[in-house]
Amino acid sequence: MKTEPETYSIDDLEQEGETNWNGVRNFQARNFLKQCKLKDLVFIYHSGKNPQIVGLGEISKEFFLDPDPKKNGDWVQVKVKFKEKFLNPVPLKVLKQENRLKNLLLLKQSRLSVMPIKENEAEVIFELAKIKN
DNA sequence: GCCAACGTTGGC
DNA sequence: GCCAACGTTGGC
Repeated sequence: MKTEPETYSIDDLEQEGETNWNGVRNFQARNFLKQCKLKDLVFIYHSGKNPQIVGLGEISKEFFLDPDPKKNGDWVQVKVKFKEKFLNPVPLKVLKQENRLKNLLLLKQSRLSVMPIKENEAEVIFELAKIKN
C-alpha cells in the first residue's frame, strides 16, 4: 500500500497504532482493498521524493463502506495496524535492480496505490530489508 | 519542472 | 463508442 509521507507516513501509523486506510478512488485499487483479509500483512510504501518500502502493517479490519458523503459509489476502506518499521527501508531503485522483482505490480503499474504481492516476491523484500546498502 | 502513464470527461 | 483534451500520480 502506498502513501505520501507528507500526508500520512509510517511514523504517523506507528504513533496512532491503527488507521482507516481511506481515500482510495480507483477501481482497481478498490478491488484489491476488498481482497484484503484479516491479519494479512501489508508493505507500506512511501511515494514522493524518497520512494521506498518503509515497513509493515497488518489488516485489522476487512473492507467496509467509505462513508464519504460526496461520493456515493461503493468506495471502501480497511483498517491497518502498525506492525514494524524496517531498519533498512528498501528504495524503489533497489527494487528495480532486483531481477526477482521485475514482475512487481508496483514497477509495472506505478500509479496503482493498493496492489497484491506474491509470496516469493515478499520474501525477496524481507531479505532486502535486512541487508545494508 | 518535466514527462510518462493512466484515468476521466465531454463532444460528436 | 471513439477520441481529444484535460487532470492526477509519481518518478526523476
